[in-house]
Amino acid sequence: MTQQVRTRFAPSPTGFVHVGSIRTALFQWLFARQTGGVFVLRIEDTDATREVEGAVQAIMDDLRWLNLLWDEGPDIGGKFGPYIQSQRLEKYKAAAEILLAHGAAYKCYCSKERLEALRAQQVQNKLPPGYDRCCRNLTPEQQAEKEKEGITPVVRFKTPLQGQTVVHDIILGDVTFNNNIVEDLVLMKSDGYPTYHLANIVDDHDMEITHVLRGEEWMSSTPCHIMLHNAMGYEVPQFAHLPMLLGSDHAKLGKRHGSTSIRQFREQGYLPEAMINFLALLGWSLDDKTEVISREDLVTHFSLERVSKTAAIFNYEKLQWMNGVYIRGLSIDELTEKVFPFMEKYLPPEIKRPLDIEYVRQIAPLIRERISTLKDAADYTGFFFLNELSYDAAMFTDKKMTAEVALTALKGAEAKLSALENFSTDLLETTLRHLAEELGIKAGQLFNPLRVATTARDAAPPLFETMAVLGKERCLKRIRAALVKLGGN
RNA sequence: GCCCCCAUCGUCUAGAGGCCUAGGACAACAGCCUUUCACGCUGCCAACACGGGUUCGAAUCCCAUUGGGGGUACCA
Repeated sequence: MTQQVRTRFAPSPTGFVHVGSIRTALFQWLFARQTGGVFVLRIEDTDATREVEGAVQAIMDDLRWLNLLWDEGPDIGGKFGPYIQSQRLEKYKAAAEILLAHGAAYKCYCSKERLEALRAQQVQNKLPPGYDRCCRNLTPEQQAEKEKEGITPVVRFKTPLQGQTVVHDIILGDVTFNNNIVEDLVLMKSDGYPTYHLANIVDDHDMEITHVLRGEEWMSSTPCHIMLHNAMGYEVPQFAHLPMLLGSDHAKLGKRHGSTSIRQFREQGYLPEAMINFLALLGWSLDDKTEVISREDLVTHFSLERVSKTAAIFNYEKLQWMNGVYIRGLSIDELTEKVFPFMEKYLPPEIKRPLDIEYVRQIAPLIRERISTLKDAADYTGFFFLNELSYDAAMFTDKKMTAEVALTALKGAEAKLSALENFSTDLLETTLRHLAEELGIKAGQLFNPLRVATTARDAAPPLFETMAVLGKERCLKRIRAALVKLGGN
């Protein structure tokens, strides 16, 4: 019987989660779900200096928002807890002791100053930078002496000097490293915390992680991790290194490329479903044509075999398109509910809050196919709420439109519309089309000034539907204001 | 510098020796639809980095080259 797959997402609480990390989490989650396995959330807070207050909560919030739920984790526990590394310090200490006792690790008393000087010298002499293993073979007497000086040592791994280590990577294939290029990495820092290298192998073993999926930036330290597993007598998990996510200039995706934290996308009004779909396609594909794919289909079809080896550039435009696809797939009620908080937040401040949600519901169908993020809704709908529209009278005129024609059109409209009892879309359309005929002008010559008068924009949702939502009173008031603006009294 | 990885349209990718005159999507461009915008639809531009092999046959396999990326911390 093959054992159940167990994957883990192991972020550091150093701020909001990067989309690249989320892509990794997604693949870990998909792989676990696809195989009927377990997805573990573990917090790697072994660097106290980089810790950010509230970050653990933020990580969990974002994962929940994406519906990437974990089966074991800091909040819900599990049989291998605790799931926060700072609460597992004794385990790492014990592991370090074992390695020390077996002669697989040693105490190093070198000061930071010495290490820095050493590195500087190596760089200057164009030598490969790295620790010179100065403390690797200290005698007990020498050690006692250092201890007497009051130096708190770090624990370093006594890396095998000979031989090779082969990483059997599910995505990359077999990758061979010469052991002599692997450094004597620090396992325990002088502050009593383990480094990532130690903590991660101890926990992966304790938590029975079967598959380590992580970004390709970890490839170089993988031989060391394998050696550590071996030194501890642990079974080595399977590795799969995911291709990197890059920015438009082919450098590691960073702030200058645009939004990078998942939270930023959320705040701009991207839907979690769209993010999942988009991220899944960064490094994985179903076939030669599938672009829009549901979470369910992702779970049933995901496989590590179809993960690409090539780094992918994060294409913001495609994400935007895809978000639009998902927005258009929303029902009016769903869209209303989702768009409401964004409108509350981003509509001009002079608009009275709270907004009338029923009014928003009427507006929703008019913007559904015009917005690509929820935040866009606020840009499109201000005129629905404003009491006074402000715009330039020049908007009424262009190459084929004079102020006179605009004036005639609006005067005619004012007369016709004030007689109308019912402001339905259909009635508005027939009435206004007739009016254009009567006035002897083209439909556009009537509709365009009306659009400007009622919305203060030259690009807006369909005119009749817009006017129907605005209602008779608002429309007439705005048309009259436009007449004044045009100097027609 | 050293170690490791990668290499198909601008971008995401399909392609696991003949189905490839290289497919799809985003973007761009040109149209259609249309009261504007958008949606939708149609069309169009556009790639196997380079050089050697292997083979009857190579985008697919091998080797160099070049290019790009990652690592090289008491960070993860």
